[in-house]
Amino acid sequence: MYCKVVFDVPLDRDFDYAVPAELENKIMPGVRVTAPFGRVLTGGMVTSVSEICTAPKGVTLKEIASVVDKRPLFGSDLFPLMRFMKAQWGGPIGQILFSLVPPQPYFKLDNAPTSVHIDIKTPSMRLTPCQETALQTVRAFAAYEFHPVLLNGPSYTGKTETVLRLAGEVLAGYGQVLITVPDIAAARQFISEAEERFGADNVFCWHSRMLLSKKKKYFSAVSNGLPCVVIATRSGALLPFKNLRLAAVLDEGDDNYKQEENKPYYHLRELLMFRAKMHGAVLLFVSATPSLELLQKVHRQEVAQLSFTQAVPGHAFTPQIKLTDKKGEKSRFLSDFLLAQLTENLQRKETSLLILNRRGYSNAYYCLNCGAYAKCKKCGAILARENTPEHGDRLVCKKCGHTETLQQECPHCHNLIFKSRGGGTQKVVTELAKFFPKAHLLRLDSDTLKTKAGQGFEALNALKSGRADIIVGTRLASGALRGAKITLAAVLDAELELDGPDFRASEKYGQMLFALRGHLSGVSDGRLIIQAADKEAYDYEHLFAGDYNAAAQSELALRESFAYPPYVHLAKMLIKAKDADVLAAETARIKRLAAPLVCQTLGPVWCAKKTDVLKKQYLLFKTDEARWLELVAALDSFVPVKKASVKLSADPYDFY
DNA sequence: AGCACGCCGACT
DNA sequence: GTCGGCGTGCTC
Repeated sequence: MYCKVVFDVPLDRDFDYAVPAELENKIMPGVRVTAPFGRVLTGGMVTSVSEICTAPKGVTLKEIASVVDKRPLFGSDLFPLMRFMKAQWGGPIGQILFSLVPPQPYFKLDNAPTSVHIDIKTPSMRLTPCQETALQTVRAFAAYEFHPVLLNGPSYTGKTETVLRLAGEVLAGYGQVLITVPDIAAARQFISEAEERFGADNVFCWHSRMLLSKKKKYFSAVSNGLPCVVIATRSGALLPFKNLRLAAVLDEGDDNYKQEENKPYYHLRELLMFRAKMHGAVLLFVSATPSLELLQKVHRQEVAQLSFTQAVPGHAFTPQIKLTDKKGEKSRFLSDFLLAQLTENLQRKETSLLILNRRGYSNAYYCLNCGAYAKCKKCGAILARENTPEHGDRLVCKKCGHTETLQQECPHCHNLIFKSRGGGTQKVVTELAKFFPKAHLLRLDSDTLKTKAGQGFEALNALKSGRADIIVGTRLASGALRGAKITLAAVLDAELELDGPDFRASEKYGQMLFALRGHLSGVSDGRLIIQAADKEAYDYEHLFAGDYNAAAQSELALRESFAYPPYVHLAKMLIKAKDADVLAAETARIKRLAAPLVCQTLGPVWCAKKTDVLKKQYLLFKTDEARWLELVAALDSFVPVKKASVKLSADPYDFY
């Protein structure tokens, strides 16, 4: 007997092995084995078993050393899922497979508990007609074929309550539920609510940074088909569900749902469309600000839409929205209007949230007179100030690598007064402390959330309890608003990111503004202040009206006219080499390879990084639906020369 | 990814 | 003279 084995290495192929007689009845596709591989004994997974040897001639087969699992850890959808991920986003099958199944041979399944206790506590409240309709419609869909649904409507319309009720029904029927949230902070906020409702034993909180022992426990339970509600971040979509009946994606529009840092790359939305379909599960996308990609699926009737229009009782307020200059008489960061509002809020003992939109532009250079940013003359991106021993003080474009001197003329007022701004929550807090020495100030960003003792967690709690006067956060804070008790929110440097290289910047910015607006509509006298240097950089009209869908439609029209997603697919190839000639040659080869499959090629664009002997640039290909998978396959199988390396991102969210 | 082999620079 | 740098090649 022979079998093919895939190993936990970034190799895009399987290897043939002979199966010793005593292991023949234990070997089957999906079980893990150990086998001599290269010079070591290592863990792999059997992908197929055969009586005839199909190994290429000239190779001497080695034997499987041991079989690790009694039964496959993952269900029968393992290999279809692997192939789907491979086709959609590329990458070596070894890495894809072992992102679905733990590679450590000592990671074995726990036994399934013999009994489960399910006691669901549903809060008694009167449902709105929209909620009633949604419940009935989703139940009806569930009885027929796979039909994904978007639950769409502003904050406080009871979307989440609807999801929790449906989840309760599934759990009561001994089914499995997956509810995904954008990040760990959101998971933490959600978990206690879920535990109270479904019982702590039936709720699993899953994210990538958890203890292996917990991972093992939850992975086993899910694989054993135990009834449960899994509250998870993106990676929860890769769990080995046996009996998935319902999957819900909360805050669908959040860009955390795209994995692009580590392989395998995937987008949760597309992945769950595939998995829920295979399992025949109900799939719900829940958002006040859904992505344009999803809205287009709704438009094409691939996803149904249920609109939530009625606010739950006590939360139907219209917040005031005010656009101000960012230049203040008294402060570098805070307009006089904002300062006055903060003072008022402090007197009322209410909590304010300030959002600093800094996204890698901590050293932007801006006009002291009107607040405009120095921009790259080549590509229009915001320039960063950089002071290095070799080149001295200068401005660098992080998008195209172009450099300029500090002598900049303001594009608006034509003065020569630009000033460096080392923005950041810390500086804002320092500034605030001068004005409000007695106020309780907290920072909420990825830095302060890194350590358990950091004030980030205190800030998260304070958002809910109101036990802080002013919280200064980054974009991350706008995603942790569930249950927040704030009456004033301000965006400090509004349009800063709109000029970046990311064509989705405007969509993301809009989503953040609508999220803030939505949460302020839950309190009386909520106020949203937007400090903008360039009030024309974003169309605020729909925000004032509170109509996200209108904002999305005008954004979609722009995307269509400029031929950007969701109207085309994008493939990014990042090419690295030390030698400029090698880089140019490889770039040209990739261009030639892709040419027959694309409708437009953008770039190559240089990636500027200060301390790098390496040369990096990327190419962007645009193509239509028909040639998309073919293009991914072609770029994925591109083998660079020894001195170069490439990285493919299918439908990328990161641009640099 | 690991791991080994191999060919050049600065040390006992 | 050799220890060790990492470039290159291979894994059934």
